[in-house]
Amino acid sequence: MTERKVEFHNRLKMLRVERNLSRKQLAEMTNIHPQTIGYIERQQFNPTIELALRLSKVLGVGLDAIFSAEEFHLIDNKTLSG
Amino acid sequence: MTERKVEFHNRLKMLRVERNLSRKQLAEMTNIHPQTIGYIERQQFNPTIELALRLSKVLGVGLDAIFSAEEFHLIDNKTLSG
DNA sequence: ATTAAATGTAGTGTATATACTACAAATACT
DNA sequence: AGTATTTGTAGTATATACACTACATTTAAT
Repeated sequence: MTERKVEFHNRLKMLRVERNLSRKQLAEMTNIHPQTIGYIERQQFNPTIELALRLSKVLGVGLDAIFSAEEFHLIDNKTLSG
Repeated sequence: MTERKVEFHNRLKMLRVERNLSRKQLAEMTNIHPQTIGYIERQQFNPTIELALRLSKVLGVGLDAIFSAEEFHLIDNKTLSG
């Protein structure tokens, strides 16, 4: 894969790690190739809605919890009460 | 464009019409080609997250309000109170 | 220290996302 | 009725989404 950068942000890695899933495991659950998941996590990839919906379903969160035009901020008290 | 069908749903047309926008206008606001918007509305297209985020921004709704794995149901009292 | 598991890098191949042009069909406006 | 606006259809061209293979590197477990 040639060098690429995407101009939006995602929380995929955080959501995956929080659920104690390896890429391989998440890949099997979603039928997405593990390398593809890796590219997304490294923000080198602009996935399609369909792929995103598969991730959303398995992770149990909405699309907007995974992808955002704005940068996700670190978790703090405000995050957890908001 | 060869015949294509996508296996998720979107509410783009409804959101656009509700805002009294033509495809051309929405196209200009988002920098998305009007034909591309047409393909999405006709569910013949699986757009990327980046495109989806541009739509989300100008329409003022989250990704999940536009795209869903499940079919969107018609608006009724329940919709409007929920 | 070895091994195993997880992740990163690189490259190939195919399908399709998206822009663009052009024209037809339908709707709305006078 | 005639014109303008909006939508649909069709076809071309380019970039990239995504799968897949293989190997290197890092991290975790014994």
